[in-house]
Amino acid sequence: MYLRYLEDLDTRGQHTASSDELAHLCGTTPAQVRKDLSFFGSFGKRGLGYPVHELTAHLRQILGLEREWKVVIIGAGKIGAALANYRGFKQRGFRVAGVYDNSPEKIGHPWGEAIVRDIADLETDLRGEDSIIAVLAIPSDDAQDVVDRMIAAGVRAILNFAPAQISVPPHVSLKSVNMAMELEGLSFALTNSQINHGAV
Amino acid sequence: MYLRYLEDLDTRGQHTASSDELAHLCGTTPAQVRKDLSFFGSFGKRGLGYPVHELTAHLRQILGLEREWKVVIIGAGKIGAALANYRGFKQRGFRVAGVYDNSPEKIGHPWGEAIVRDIADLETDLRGEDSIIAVLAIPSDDAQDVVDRMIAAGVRAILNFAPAQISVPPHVSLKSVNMAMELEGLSFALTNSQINHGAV
DNA sequence: CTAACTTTGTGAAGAATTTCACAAGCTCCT
DNA sequence: AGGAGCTTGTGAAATTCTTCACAAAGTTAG
Repeated sequence: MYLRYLEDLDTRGQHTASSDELAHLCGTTPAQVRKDLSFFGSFGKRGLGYPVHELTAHLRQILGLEREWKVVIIGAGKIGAALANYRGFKQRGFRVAGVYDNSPEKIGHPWGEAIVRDIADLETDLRGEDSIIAVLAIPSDDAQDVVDRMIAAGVRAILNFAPAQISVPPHVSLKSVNMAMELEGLSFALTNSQINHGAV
Repeated sequence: MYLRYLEDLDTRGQHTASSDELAHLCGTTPAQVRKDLSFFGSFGKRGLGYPVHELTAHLRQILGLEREWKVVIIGAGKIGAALANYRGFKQRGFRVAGVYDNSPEKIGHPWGEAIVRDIADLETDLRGEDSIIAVLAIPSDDAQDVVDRMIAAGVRAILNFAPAQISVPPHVSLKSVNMAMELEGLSFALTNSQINHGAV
């Protein structure tokens, strides 16, 4: 989050930013900002604040964003299409390197700028690659199966959009985005705020 | 998360589940499960565990899922399309009640099963409704503007997919899903995987 | 150069969360 | 019916996270 706002400030030509300013932007406290950043090093200058451009570079390095990551999208459906066209990926250095599916109707057909490949090809396609992040956008039923195959093919980072609980071995990183669960969180917040604020 | 697994167990016909079993499913500890659930009440039976079906019902009530929530999708683009067709919503009781956009090229045209409406119509369309959750799937630049208009129209819960920081008054609930940030989290995990392994 | 301001970095205090550990309660078997 | 065996619910301890507060270090103005 700090990186996002620092990049904003950088493109606007601002040279320094205080913990107070960053805290305000990120919705946290100055002390929190200083503690967070100090975990990774001492980047600021007393009396002045943090050097925006340098700190941006530091954070990019800490996050491993100096290299270009390749993203393979698994699942040539609606969600896959939305993701493949998501500008934010390219903007932030994630290159969509391929789209895979297991449906014979889709395999081999053009899809956006790419051609849909067979999931079975993953292993040979990825051999030797080590900057791969897989984005899983397939129905829940197949999710664990496909994950197992991806891991066998060498994938070590997965962003999962299927509303299923996936289990992975410890050397694989998994993040899940579960939209229904997010909505349920809102439902809870709304249900309880109506108690607190009274009916409208 | 407990609800998800309890529903699974329920459909499989399992009558009771111990905190130990739930903890294993959810990737936490038995003590955590008991503390979490005890916050809302005393649902378990000593010596036996938690009654799956009843606890499911309790949690649905706690989360406010007894009523049907209407979801309006703001932004008739790729992400909006993916969300409108996302099966998980309907499966879990969230009904997509309308699609809105501010682009004259899209307003009035059919889009899936619905017809795209003008964001300006939100206020009249939502008058009297109080079970509305808005899903924001528009470019970042317009996001805060549109949010302000939605709030003026009475929306009190927003799920934001735009990679922008949105601010809302305290009586409005906001959840943001930022896909690029998720990928950056994976990048960090992979880069530091010598030190730190595992799912997040 | 000095004095008045800023702002960081960080121990220490304070809060919040998680884990421990065990009495109490329930089931099941004999 | 009674005891053995589980499992919950929960105070207390331990741990983790956040905030406070201030010395140290830098900046700016005159």
